[in-house]
Amino acid sequence: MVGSRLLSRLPLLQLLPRPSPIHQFSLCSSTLRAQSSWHRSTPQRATAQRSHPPPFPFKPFKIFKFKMASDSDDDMPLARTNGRVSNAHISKSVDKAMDESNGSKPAPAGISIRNGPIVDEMDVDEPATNGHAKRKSRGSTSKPVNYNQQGSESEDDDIPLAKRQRTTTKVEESDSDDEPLATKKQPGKLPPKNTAILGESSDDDEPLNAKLAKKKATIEKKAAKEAKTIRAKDKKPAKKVKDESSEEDVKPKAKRKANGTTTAKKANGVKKEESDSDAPLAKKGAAAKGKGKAATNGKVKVEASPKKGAKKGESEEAEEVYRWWDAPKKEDDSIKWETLQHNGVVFPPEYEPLPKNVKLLYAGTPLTLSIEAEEVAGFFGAMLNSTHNVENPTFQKNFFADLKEIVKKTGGAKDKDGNKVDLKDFSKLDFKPIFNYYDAKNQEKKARSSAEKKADKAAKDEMEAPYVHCIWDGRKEQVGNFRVEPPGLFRGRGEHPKTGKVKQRVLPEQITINIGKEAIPPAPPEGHKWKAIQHDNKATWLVMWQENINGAYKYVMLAAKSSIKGQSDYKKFEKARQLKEHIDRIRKDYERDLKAELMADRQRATAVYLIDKFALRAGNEKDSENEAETVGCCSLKFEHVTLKPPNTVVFDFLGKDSIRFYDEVTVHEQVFKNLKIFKKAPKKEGDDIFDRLNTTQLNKHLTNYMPGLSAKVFRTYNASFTMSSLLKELPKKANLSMQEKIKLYNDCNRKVAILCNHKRTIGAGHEAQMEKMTDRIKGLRYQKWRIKHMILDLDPKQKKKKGAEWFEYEEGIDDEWIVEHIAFLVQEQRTKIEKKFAKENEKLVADGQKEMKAKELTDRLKEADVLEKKLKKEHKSKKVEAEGKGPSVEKFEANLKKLDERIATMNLQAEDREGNKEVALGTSKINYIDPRLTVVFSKKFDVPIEKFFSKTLREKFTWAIESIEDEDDWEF
DNA sequence: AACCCTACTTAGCATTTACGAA
DNA sequence: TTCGTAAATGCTAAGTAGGGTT
Repeated sequence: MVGSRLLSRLPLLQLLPRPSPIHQFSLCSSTLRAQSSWHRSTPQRATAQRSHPPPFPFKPFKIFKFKMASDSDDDMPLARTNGRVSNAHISKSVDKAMDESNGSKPAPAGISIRNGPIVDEMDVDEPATNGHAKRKSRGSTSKPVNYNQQGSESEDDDIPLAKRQRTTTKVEESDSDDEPLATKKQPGKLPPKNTAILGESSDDDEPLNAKLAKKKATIEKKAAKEAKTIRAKDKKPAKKVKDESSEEDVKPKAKRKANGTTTAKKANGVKKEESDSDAPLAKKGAAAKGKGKAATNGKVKVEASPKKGAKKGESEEAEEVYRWWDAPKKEDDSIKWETLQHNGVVFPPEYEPLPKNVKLLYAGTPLTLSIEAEEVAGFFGAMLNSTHNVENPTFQKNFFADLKEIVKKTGGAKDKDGNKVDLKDFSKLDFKPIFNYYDAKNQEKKARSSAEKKADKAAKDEMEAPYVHCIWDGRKEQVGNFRVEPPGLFRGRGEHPKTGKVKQRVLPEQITINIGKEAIPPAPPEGHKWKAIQHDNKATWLVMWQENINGAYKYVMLAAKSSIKGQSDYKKFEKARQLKEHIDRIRKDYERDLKAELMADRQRATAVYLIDKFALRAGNEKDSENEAETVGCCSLKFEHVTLKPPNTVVFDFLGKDSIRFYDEVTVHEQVFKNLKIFKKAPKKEGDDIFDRLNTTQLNKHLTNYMPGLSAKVFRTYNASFTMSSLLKELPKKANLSMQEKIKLYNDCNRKVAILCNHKRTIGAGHEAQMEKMTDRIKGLRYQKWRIKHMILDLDPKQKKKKGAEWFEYEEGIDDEWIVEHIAFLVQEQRTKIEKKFAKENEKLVADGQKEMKAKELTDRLKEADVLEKKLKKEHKSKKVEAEGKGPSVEKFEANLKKLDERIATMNLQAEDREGNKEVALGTSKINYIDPRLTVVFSKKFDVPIEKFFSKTLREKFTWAIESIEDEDDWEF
């Protein structure tokens, strides 16, 4: 039993044979990412010839579209019309049946045991597959679909099938047969099972679960209580929401929208409108005089504030900040500005052709390409060290297709004699010369003297100065991303079907400018014109264009520290706080609706439960043909959820950015039962779990409780509320060191990050660094041992007093290690002496004196020999002679104390590092944790805010830092 | 409801800069 | 000072969400 449990915890890959040489995969599970295989493969650089891409994936199979009149069950609407669906109603008998099949008593609900125990119970609903095994189908984008299978599906007349287009992309990995299972299975980052992330001991499963459950329950109860108090205080009785039908009395958004004059048409019409955009231009020029600030040449005059002269603290003093948090609230916040002027965007530099001797090779032949084709080749060549892109077959396929196209369109590829070269085989291309060229260029750039670098930077800053700021309602505000994205290769994440395609250079003709009517619009580059100029003051963007890969919109907006972003940040957190007033009612309702007879209601309730408890994202529909297949709550599929009786649920799917979400949780019994129903046959892999729910419906339901409430608010709410609770719980111990306080805060932060599944790749050197740290700690323990024995040397009676045990080795060190350590110390000493010697000699020479003789060095090195002898002797005899002048037991005890302190801080650091290795704290700090919580903590614990917020973060959160100034009792 | 369009937030990784140990 | 690492910042992809249209 114990054995099998242990076994089940072992990462699968360790049990599998080594991969074939062609695909050597890193076996470090933690570094494996969503994208399978090709990246992180071999340590050698992938030259084009070497990294034979397997034959390209097949064209995706299109799944036939089926049109069905309506749900076979009844006429209830379906949220999702693809795949197999559930019945619209849940009959008593089905409900009952699910009850009966439910085995033993359930564990406490609503908790994650992501790192805890793994119940070795088989799945209820599936053949014995574990998360990894299932990953296979998932990992290769989707289940292996074939026409036969489809055919059999279509025969199943009772099941309504796709009304909406549903396509499945199948990326076959040609050599998949050779590939060991493990390499493909690994979809993303997975926290190691045995790391106690929550800082609690994980060696003892039951109590941990119980503890966590209790904690969570307490937090929730607290939330409910708070909600009640707030409502009582406010005395504005929150509206009762029973179901969708009552929604008429609450019309939050629509109303607000209605009273603003609509410029929506204008915004929508960007495309159609292009033609008339030039005419108004002239008029505007005349109108621009209104605001005196516009300079003649259309540039906004902004003192570039190079802070050369006023280097001191008051350099910023001229820029008085707009303290919007002190200003009265705006009545209509759909109007974002009254006047707006800016200078548009900075375009990336034009392409610089390669020198004549640097060429792309095809089967060894240098190719002459058009400048356009050469540029595209250069995109690839420049990123050769990004193996994770460059070795990805999809990336190669997409890139090669685009390269061939541009080559063909621009006159073909020629050899040195002008003969046409047909590019047939990607693997025959060699980008090495191009790579080397760019690499050398980079080195050169890096090698510039610091003065040179400074000068270059200054020149660049000056060039960009006009774009850094805009004038928003007469105030100077910083612009965020004023640089147009340069052309390159699209780096889609995960198994993005379009990754590697050429991202084209953006032309002014594609760019729309949004600017005040009163302002002079920036002039397009010589010989060009803008796509359009508009004056939509309900939009916050200054410049917009559409990218060619996905047709995605790219916006130039203000920086995070700007008032407008600050305000919306503030609003976001206020909205999350507002949720506190409604959360108990929402929870009560969904608990009730978990048993709803209507499938749609039951699914919705279940989804809200998951979103609330496990911080899942909403899970909008995605276009499976053109995007990586990732999911959120509403888009969870059959294979992403595994059920283990009595009430354990395993989530395993790729979420945003193709980051793996893996969590093993216990849920409310009814939730477990519901999931079972939602997965009931004939549903199978590939089918939606929530087939009668989508995010629109979900959010519409949530809005009933509170205007503006949507699924994502729960993430903010739960993150901030959790942080708040955790910080409150912190021990009120007095004399904590600064380090310890910071650690406490970071621990809370980390829990929130784990809740939100914020991950990062483990740094390459992590393992080595951890080792170094533990070694240093051991070194300190060794020193402790020595000092203790010095005490013994001075006063042998101490042996009785302290007890013999006190004089033994501390944890982690033993004879063997000490021998090593002594060697290390001696070597260290030697190096030190040598270095010092060399340095002194250098100085002597510089002063015109002659060097010391080598003999001097040998003499000095004897010191190290002496040390070695001494330490070895100590180690052998277990006796240490007291060191230092005027040695005393007291002094040594003081030393020990100091060592203990150092050990403690180092331990903290090491723990911190280990805990952080694959959790990214930043994202939650930037986006989810109400900054005011941090400010309050900083004040309460008397730790400067700088310890928590970097400069940019302090600027972004100025509103929080300033507005909490005199409110120590602020609560989320 | 399905679908498309738009605009905004959230996210991880890449690159740059700051910083601390040698 | 120099070097190497870690933190900070920059970049842009990938989400959410809501409105409009059909």
